[in-house]
Amino acid sequence: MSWKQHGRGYHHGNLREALIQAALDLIAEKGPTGFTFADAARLAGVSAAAPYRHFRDRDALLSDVATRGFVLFTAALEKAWDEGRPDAQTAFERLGKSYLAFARQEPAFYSAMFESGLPLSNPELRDAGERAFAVLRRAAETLVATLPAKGRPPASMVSFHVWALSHGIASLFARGDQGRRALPMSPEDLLEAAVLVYLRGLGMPGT
Amino acid sequence: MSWKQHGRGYHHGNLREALIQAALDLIAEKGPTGFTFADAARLAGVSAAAPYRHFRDRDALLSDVATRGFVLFTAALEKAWDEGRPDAQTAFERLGKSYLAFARQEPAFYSAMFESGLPLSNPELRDAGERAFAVLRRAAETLVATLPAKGRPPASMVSFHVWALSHGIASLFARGDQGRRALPMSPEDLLEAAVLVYLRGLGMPGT
DNA sequence: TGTACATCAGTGAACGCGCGTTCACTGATGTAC
DNA sequence: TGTACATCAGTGAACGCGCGTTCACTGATGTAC
Repeated sequence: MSWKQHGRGYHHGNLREALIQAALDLIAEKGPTGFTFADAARLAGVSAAAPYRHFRDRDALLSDVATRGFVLFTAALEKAWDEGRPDAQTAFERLGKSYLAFARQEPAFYSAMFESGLPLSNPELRDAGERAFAVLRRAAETLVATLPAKGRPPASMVSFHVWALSHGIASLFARGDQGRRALPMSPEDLLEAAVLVYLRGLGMPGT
Repeated sequence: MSWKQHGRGYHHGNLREALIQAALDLIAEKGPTGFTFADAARLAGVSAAAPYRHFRDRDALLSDVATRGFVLFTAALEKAWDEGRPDAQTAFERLGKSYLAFARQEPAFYSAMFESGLPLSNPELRDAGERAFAVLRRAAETLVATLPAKGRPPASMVSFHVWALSHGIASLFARGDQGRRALPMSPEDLLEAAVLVYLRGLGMPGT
């Protein structure tokens, strides 16, 4: 079957992928609402009608991008969490850093995932998003379990807090585009400090 | 001078305001990137050329909306903070609630302010944004000053943390539109709990 | 108080443009025999 | 191995549409005298 793509005659060979890549480039440049179907076709070097062979419409393409983004995001978070090794707290810090790293390194995916205004009616997309959150959720559960049993906070609350904090820092300060605010320290350090204070507030030993 | 607007003959009487209101309605409906100049004119009941008497272009209108939003936001935050009465911590909690309340009650303003992708090159807009943040910043200073002098965290860091947390919760869970996530508790309660944990982590007495 | 005139804030027609979408088509590829 | 044929994945022309923007215009309002 081999990976053609050499020459590019009448048939593109891998247009679906090329359109997704084009969408990412355009989102990075103009934001998730600023890209058009025709734009993506142009960037992929193909006529304006060609994308219809692969996507029902613009939203279908955008949804696909967002879904893939969540899949990659999930993988990155899983890897960072590494099943809580060597200990829950260290792994948790790493998870937070990984969240920000993704937002910085993949601003186009991040925008498509969180700022595209896509309706959550697409179940595939919603599931992908929930799987990403589930990583954070499981990490919070493991972390909370290291606390003394009495007065232990609900893991779901902890995961929402950390998610909100990460997302807030990512979207205010760590986005790749020009909309971000100035900050007297790195977003990573800001998040790390916040999580440390927060964990101490939870009564986490050793913070 | 009186507040005409009765009858509405050839002259609208208050088109500038009407356009801003129209923009808000459209942003609430379609998001900050989904509204057009022509749309706003239509909603204000005026020809497509009329807005040009009042705004250079679409971005000028959007900037004006965002700037006004920040002014209102600043006022709301000032009022909630109430110069730290009766005590810093109570006032601080109120400030957080007020942040979320604004995001919920004025989703159109909030979007224009934080999600419109407006370049921060407009100095009037940037100043307005900074004035809003300054309220949070001053509150954090007052709050931090109630902590024991040694190991006192920098107020700027605290204000960034709380801002990020508030913004994260607002944009993930408390937005007025359909993009928000489901949550097993109210956004206000979620934020209150987070701030409490955070303050305890800072060593805040009485938390 | 009336009138002439300047100015302001609209109109509506027109234009170019790019997008989304459809359509009949055609070149390339895979496969049955 | 060759050939006929089905299918796939593109083309390019065409259409309607709405937006942004300009333009000469005109109705309404304010003001000087």
